[in-house]
Amino acid sequence: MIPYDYKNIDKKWQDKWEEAGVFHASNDSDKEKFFALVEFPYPSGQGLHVGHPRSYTALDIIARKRRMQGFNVLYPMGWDAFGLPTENFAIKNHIHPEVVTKNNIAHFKAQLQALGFSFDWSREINTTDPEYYKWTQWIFLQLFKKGLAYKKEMSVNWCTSCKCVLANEEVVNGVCERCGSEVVHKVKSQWMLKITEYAQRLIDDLDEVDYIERVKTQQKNWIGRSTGALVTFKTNVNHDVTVYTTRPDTLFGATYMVLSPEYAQIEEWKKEGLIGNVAEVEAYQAEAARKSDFERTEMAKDKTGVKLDGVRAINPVNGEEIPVFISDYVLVSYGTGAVMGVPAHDSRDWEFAKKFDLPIIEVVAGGNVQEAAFTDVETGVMVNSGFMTGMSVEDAKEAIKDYMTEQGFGERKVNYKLRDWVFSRQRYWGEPIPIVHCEHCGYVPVPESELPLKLPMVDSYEPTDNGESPLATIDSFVNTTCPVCGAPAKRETDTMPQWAGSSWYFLRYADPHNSEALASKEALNYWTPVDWYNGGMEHTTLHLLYSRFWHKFLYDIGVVPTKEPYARRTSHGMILGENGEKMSKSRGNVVNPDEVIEQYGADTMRLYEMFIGDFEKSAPWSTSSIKGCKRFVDRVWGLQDMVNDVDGYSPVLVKQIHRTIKKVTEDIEGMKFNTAIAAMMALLNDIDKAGSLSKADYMTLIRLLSPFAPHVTEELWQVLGGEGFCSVADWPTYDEAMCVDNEIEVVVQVNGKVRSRVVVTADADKDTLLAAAKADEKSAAELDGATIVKEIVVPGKLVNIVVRK
RNA sequence: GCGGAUAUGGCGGAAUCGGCAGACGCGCUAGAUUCAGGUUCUAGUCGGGGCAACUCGGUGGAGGUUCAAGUCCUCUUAUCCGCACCA
Repeated sequence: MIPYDYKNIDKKWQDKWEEAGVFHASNDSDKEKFFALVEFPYPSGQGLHVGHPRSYTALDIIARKRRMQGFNVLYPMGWDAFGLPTENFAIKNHIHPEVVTKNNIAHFKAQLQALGFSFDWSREINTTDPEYYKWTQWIFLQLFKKGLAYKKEMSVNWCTSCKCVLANEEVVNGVCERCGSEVVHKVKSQWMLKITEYAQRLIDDLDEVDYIERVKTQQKNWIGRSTGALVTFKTNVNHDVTVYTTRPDTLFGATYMVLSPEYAQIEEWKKEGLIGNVAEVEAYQAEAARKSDFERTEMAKDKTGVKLDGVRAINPVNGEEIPVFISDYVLVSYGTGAVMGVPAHDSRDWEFAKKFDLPIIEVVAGGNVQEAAFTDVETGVMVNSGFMTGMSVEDAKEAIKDYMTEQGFGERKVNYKLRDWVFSRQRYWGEPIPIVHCEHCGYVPVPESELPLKLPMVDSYEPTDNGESPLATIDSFVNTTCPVCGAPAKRETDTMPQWAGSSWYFLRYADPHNSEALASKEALNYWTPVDWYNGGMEHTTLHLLYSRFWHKFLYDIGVVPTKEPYARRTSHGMILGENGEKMSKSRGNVVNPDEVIEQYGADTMRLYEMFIGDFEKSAPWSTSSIKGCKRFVDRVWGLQDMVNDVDGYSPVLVKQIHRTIKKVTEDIEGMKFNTAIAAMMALLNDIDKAGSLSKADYMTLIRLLSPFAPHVTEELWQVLGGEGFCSVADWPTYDEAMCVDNEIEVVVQVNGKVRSRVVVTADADKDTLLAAAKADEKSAAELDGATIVKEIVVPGKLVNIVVRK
């Protein structure tokens, strides 16, 4: 036996697979298709993180197993390469982002290839490739044409020192991450996408897909459907204020009203001189504007606010005049930007009322509202509520909605927390938004024939100091003519967010080189939906929701054949540093995958990534634990010296082999990779005990192990004279009858405590079991002189005899 | 504050349905192999008691349901993740 030389073996088979195109998917095959997908990486300058291979290895194992089971498998990879870090690196080092991206991709690709993933590299995609983003732009134009893209004044984070727009991520504790200066809100006209139009469908269609439950829950909570009512309050100043509430039943308990500091009518009131304390109000508004969203939503903080002197609202059910406040806990972006304050039955309102000494009127009995807000809607009974008094909360909700509709001061309303998607970025390294602004024709789409609208290659892509995109300084890009009227016009200079390219990338894999369409109808019909998509929980509410939204839109306009993009979604846990904390450069606990591969080889790295723990949970890296996986690979290699000349499976191992096939086959489907590996280790221990194994035993173990450790098994397959590539050899099958024992050990309990064990035939019935249990010496001793109260017999498991002594 | 999770030996974890807690691996201990270190092999390894057979206790904490609870229910504590105070 020659020694196990993983360095040569890894490289040898990676080359051979590529040469033979073993993992190339066919768009024209009689086999059943299987589309496995992992989130394509952002090729950062740091290179691959040991977290990346966890997801990639997991789906590689599934993809490889499916190939061995005879499926036509598509397992693709690409690069989500637009984005901030590359741009910032480029600016700092004076290297063009395109060059940075190219280098980073080359590094990433080499690292991925060193792990032997069965990606179909002939379908590699890159979101920054004009041939790719042509179609990202095309989708945007379709959204625009259907009225789903629109412009809106939105606030952006503005660093007062860098004089540029910051991403939320760049704002740390209210100051600029880079320079530490104050960050303020600045209003800018931005492109928005109407994802809210799809809110209900994004909830409803979750019933049709197989996502792990916490992903569904998180998406539903993020979309946040609530049913309530719009209630209009007249005011003493002749402008009605409409509030949204989910508790219209508590209307009689409304003792004040709160507007968001940005509430538009306030400006009118100020102009009209209706507000007595303008200076105080403006100071508060300015303070609120300075606060980052993070600060404003800091929950532990004290309630703050300012009363609008001179403005009072009139409660429509009882005609009471109530004071009107502004406070930053009310957000202009949710509901109507105005709420009614019911301190007795909402804890935030209660705190606010205590602080400003406002009356607390109980309208639902069941608590002590002077001590705390009573918010239980299940048991409460209405009091002090006119015609609703005596009703349950549930009935009152309906009664008041009917009443307000009848009286014309309110209506039923379904609301969503979900907000429209801000689609503009004042940045260089993104897809240009293909819109021209013409003074005569307004916003006009760039003709589809002119796509891709390429990002101009320039030397300077630094942020401008007026908050415009760097593209705004490039006259040759900005100045154009209107596609409709031909008059001089200006191009949109904002670019798209990184999320754009990743919202449809999986479709491109079906037909990556198509220049006529984002992918051909045939290819999409064949490959979509994605059968299995694995990714991180951190993408649950942004990427996953955005791509579902785009997919539904593409379905609506007849581009894709399915309502949902992904049939199944699973999620992996994070790999933490050895100290149990998140891996990061600043913590100094980053593990470099290159070093692991260098020291142990790709197969050991892959095995360890899967053996590290429960796939769905986070797990700390352990350098010493990797050794266990290396030993396992070494021992499998060493079996070469133990091969006997038995024909077929060895009689002493045959049951164990069938059981292991079953276990590994099932565990891979359940993503229980750690226990699948444990089962193979246990089989190896049995083989060691047996002292020798047959070639058939060996070749079955190798095929089971192949998806996990493809290189060493491919080499062993060749050594043992297997036909073709092990990577596409037939997946072993098992015989259920061979997985069960003829005789089993059954536990005998007395009063729930294990007292003995008896060996019986596997199919022994209850009476036989009970008789055997009672006949057993040890249990008989326990039963001696006691009264049997109850006898429980679970065939195949145990006998429990309950006695009284 | 809201939402979502998690808690099992020294460590990572295992335990279809409520049915033998601790599979598998790391580490550790002892022994063998080796010039030595590493490697490899053998045995042991949840805690208390016992030479042992065995026995008592044990899955963050407190209750409960059950013949039987890591698993179900109620309360509670700690930790992690997300967040847009969602009215």
